Amino acid sequence: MPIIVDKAQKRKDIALSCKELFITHGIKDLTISQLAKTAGVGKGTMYDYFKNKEDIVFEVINILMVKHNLHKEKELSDISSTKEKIKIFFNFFYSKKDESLRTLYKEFISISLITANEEMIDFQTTCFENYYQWFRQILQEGIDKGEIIPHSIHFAKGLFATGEGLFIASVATKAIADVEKELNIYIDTLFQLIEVKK
Amino acid sequence: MPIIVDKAQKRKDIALSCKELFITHGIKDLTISQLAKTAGVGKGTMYDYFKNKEDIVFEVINILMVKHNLHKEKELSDISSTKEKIKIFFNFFYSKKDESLRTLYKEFISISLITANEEMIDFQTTCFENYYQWFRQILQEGIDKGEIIPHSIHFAKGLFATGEGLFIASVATKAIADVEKELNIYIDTLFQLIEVKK
DNA sequence: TTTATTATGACTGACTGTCGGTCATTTATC
DNA sequence: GATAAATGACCGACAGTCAGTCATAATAAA
Repeated sequence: MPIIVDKAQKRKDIALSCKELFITHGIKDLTISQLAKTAGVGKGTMYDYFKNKEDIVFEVINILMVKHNLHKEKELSDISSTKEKIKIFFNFFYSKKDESLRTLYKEFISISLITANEEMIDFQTTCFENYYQWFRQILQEGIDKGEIIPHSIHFAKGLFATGEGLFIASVATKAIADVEKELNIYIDTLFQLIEVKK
Repeated sequence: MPIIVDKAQKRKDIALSCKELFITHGIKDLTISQLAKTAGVGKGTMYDYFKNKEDIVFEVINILMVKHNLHKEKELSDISSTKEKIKIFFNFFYSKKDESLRTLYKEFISISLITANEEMIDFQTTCFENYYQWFRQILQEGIDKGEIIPHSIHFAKGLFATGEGLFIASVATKAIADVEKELNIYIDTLFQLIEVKK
């Protein structure tokens, strides 16, 4: 009998070996043949593990997001101030270290908007839900600790979207040069209103 | 002398005759040949007026945005309350009547994120700047009229991005079912904090 | 225990159809 | 006949397929 490969693992291996290529060049400029060559497999093999080019990006994002979440969790556990936590939470949208992940994320959003593949939408939904619940929890904890007013919880979804909106606007236009600055202005201004005075 | 056609006008005519096709099918599913046939011109002619498929969408969006702006201006002139104005301003992201424009806008954002064409980025930047200044002006007027606190102006850019962020999230995920509801919650909550009590 | 047989998953790259984009030619007008 | 406009045949590139090869291990025969 033949060797049975771990399909899921090989999918990950191939995807990861293409990671750099996706970051340096855009999806649009890459061909399946190039990617296959990079991964060291035949073109046909690519189609045994991925539906198409977009699906490869999907896998890369999937892997990197899991890693990113673990890291963010650790990063947040060191902070106690709610305001600071929110800022840390949003730093994905501008921090130097997440630059390449952002590049991929940008492309993934673009794919999601056009291809409308069920599986990818589900992934995006799950991502959104997870991060949103996480973000909401930070606010709730701030409320419970008496740092911010109870009403703040109603900002959860919208405020969460603000980060995403600023990010999209910054990559699609030149109108927002400094996402970090804009986010900080917004959060600082908001906190002047929702912070409980001691 | 031969016929001299109004290049700019013909570009608009061709683009507009493709409008419906772009709304019903996505860009991805359409070929230049199809679009040329729809516009009643040869395939080569398309390339006399457009750089590529994306450029056609660009022209359609351009035309529709100008029309949309005029309409929005009229819509806003009837309203005096700042809160109401902001809500009207944002209704592009959920109103039934702008549905098809949103479909195109969504695709255009997707294109902008991937192709990074200089001209399109400039258009997006101009759009963003215009709408943002418009939005900012609404806030400033509210401040001048004593409806909302002066600090509110710092929310301009971020709040503007909130609308965009909720929209993107709603089309890329199933996590936001009702953009109108979410926006209203956000604006109402914010106004409880920034509204000047009489 | 060794060797031969065989079943099957893994893998491949030549091939095909499609489509974006070009250009030589034709058409229309003055 | 000069020039602008329009065209569709043509080309190259690429996504995706598929017929065929290979490697392995379970089993059978010696």
